[in-house]
Amino acid sequence: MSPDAPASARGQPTIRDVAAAAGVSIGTVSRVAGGSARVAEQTRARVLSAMALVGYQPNAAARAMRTNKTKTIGFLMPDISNPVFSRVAVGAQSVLGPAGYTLFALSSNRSPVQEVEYLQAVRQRQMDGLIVTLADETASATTEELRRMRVPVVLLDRDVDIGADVVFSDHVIAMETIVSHLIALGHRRIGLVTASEKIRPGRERVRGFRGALAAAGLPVDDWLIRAARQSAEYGATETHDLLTGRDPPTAIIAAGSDIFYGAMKAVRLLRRDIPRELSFVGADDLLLSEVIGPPITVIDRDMVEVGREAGRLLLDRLNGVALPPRHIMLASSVVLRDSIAAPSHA
Amino acid sequence: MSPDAPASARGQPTIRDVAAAAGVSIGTVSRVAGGSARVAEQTRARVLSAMALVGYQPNAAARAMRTNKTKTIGFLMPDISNPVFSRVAVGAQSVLGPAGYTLFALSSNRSPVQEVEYLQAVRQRQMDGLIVTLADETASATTEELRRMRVPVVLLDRDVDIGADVVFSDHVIAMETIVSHLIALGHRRIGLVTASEKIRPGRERVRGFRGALAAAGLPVDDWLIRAARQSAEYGATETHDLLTGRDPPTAIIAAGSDIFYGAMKAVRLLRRDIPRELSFVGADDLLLSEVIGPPITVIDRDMVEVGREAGRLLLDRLNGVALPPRHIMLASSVVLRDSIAAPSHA
DNA sequence: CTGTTAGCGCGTTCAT
DNA sequence: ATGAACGCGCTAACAG
Repeated sequence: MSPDAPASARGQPTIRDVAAAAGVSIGTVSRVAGGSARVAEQTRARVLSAMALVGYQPNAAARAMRTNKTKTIGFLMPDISNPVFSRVAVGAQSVLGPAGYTLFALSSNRSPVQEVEYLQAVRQRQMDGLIVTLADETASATTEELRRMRVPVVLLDRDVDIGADVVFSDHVIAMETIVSHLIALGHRRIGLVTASEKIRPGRERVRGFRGALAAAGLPVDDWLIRAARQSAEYGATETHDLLTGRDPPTAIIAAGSDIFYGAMKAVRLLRRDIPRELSFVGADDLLLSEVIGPPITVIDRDMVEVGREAGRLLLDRLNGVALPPRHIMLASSVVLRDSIAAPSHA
Repeated sequence: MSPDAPASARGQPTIRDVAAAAGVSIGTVSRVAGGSARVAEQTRARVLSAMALVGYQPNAAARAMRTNKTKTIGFLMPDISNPVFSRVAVGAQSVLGPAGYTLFALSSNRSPVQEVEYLQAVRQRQMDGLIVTLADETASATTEELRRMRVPVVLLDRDVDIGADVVFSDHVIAMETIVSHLIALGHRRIGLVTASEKIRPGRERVRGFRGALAAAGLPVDDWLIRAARQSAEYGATETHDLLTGRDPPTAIIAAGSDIFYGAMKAVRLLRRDIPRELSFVGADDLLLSEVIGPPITVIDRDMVEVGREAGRLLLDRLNGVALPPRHIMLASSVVLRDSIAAPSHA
C-alpha cells in the first residue's frame, strides 16, 4: 500500500512521478507547482494530492537552471559567533524571508582566503544577492571577486568602491561625543583600543577620537591609540599595556565587543576601581554593560536594524530598482552609565 | 582587449565560453574542471588560463543536476545570534570545510514554522547533509519533515527518534555536581531557572537538580524550579519572582546563557550582594562570568567541539560509513568562582 | 485549459 | 587524448 513512488535521483520523487500519479502531463504539474497559469480546479486538486502522496519537493537545481533564479541570498560575515555580526542576519532574514528568499549565513572566520572561497561559492550557486561584511578592506583578491559578482551586493560599513549599496554605521559622532564628555570631566589622557584601521570602523573611530581631542585643543599622544586587531586577547594586552605604562591614561575606550571583553578582564586583573581610578567606556554589547558592576558606559548600535536596512536595499535591487548606489547611515548611541567620572588625582 | 566572454545566462561564463576561448571542446574543459581524467599537460594549461581569463566558475545547479551532489551542508539552529549555537557552526565548518563541503547556517528564530520551511529548503536544494538543533522536540511537523530527509542528519542534544547520529551534552552530572556543592555549603533552598522541559537540556538539568536533592535527602519544592523558556526576559522575571517570594532561595542556578544574563540583571536591580546574600551560578557564557564582579561560578560547555564532533559524524556518513546510529556524549565543566558561599543567615 | 517540446550547464558515456 | 551527444528535472513557449 506504499505510495510506490519511482523516485529518480537521490530517491526524491520528480515532477514525472507526480504527473504519472495524477494522470496528467508534466507541464500541468509544473503549472500547479509554480502556481503560475490557470489550471482547472479539479485537475489542480488531483495534482496537489498526488504531490502529497509521493512527498514531492521541487528540485531547486533544476529550477535554478531554467530560471536563473535561486531565491537565495548569501550573508558573508567575519565571525558568526560574534552577535554583532549574527544579529545582522536576524534583521536581514526578517525582511528577506517574507519576500520569498532564503538567507544562508556564511562565516569567513576573518580569513581572506575563506572569504574568497565563499564568494566563489555564492557565484557558483547563483545566489540572487549578497550581503557582506568584509574582514579586511585591503585584500584585493576579495574585492576583485566581489566585482565579479553579477548580482546585487550590499556592503556593510566598509569603504570598497564596487558601486554597491552600503549601510554605514556612524562611529565618528559617537566617538566625538564620548571623548568630549570625558574631556569635560577633566580627563586629559584617554586611551583608545579598537579595530584595525584597515577597516572603516577602526579608521572612523580613530578619526573621531583625534577630532575630539583637536577640537578641545589637546595634543594627541599616539601611544594612547591602539588600533590593530579585534579580539578579546588584543583588548586585554593593549589595555594592560596602557594601564601599566609610565604615563597611563585616566580613561579607556574599548571600542569593539571583543575588545570590550578583553579590556574589562585586564582591568579586573589589575584591580583598577571603576570609575574611581579609571573611567571606562565599552561598545557593542549592551547586555554585558548592564550586568557588570558598575554598569558600563557604552557606544551601541542596533545591528538588527542594520540587517533590516541591508535587506531592504537588496530587495529593491532584486525588484529591479536601478538607482545609483545608495548609502545609508545609521546612528550609534552613547549610553551613559556609572563607569565614568572625573579623574581622581585631578 | 577585454576577455570578451559571451557569458550566457546571468552574465556568468559557462563551460562553453571557456572551451571556445581555449580552442577545445567542452568535454575537455569539464575534465580539467573536475580534475578527473588525464588531460595533456599543454591542453590543461591552455584551459586553465582560459578559465582565469573569462572568470569561469562552474555552475553548481548544473553540476548538482548531473551528480546529485551539492557539496553543501545545512546547519539549522534556533537562534544564530546566540553564541552557544553559532559556535557550533564554527566547529562544524572547521572539519567540513577542509573536506570540500560548504556549510550554510540557517536560523529558525525558534519558530517551528520556520524550521519546517528551512528543512524543506534543505531538501529542495539537495544538500548532502544536515546538522540540526531543534527549537522544540515536540513539534511533530518538524520531526516528520526530518524523517523525510534522504541524507545523513546529525542531531544536537535532542531526543528525537529518527535514527540519526546525535551529539549530546551532559547536563545531569554537571548539575548534580554544582547542586551537591551548594548543599555542602549549607544551602537548603536552591532555585533553578532553565529552558523548557520540552527540550532535552531543560529536562536533563531538572533531572540532575532533583537527583542531587534526593541524594542529599532534601525535599523538592517545585516552586523553586522554573523551566519554561529561554530568554533574558524569562531569566529576569523568574529570578525576580524567586527572590521576592515568601520563602526565597539562598542560591540560584541560571542554567542557560540568555537566562544567565536576565537573572544577573534581576539580581542587580534587587541589589542582592553576591555571594553574601545570594549564591549564584550561571551557564554557557565564560566571558561574561569572568568580567562580572565578583567572577561567577558557571556550568560551561565547549560548543565548538560539539560542532567538530557533529562534523566528524556527518563526514563519516558522507563517506559511506553504515554503522547503526552513534551517540556521542560531551562533558560539561563546572568552573568554581567567587559567586558561591555558605548562606549568610545559616 | 492542457499536452508537447526545447533547452538551461554540466558530467559522462562512446567514438574516434 | 579529445570531441560529440545525451539527459539530469524543470519552466516556458507553443500547439491544440
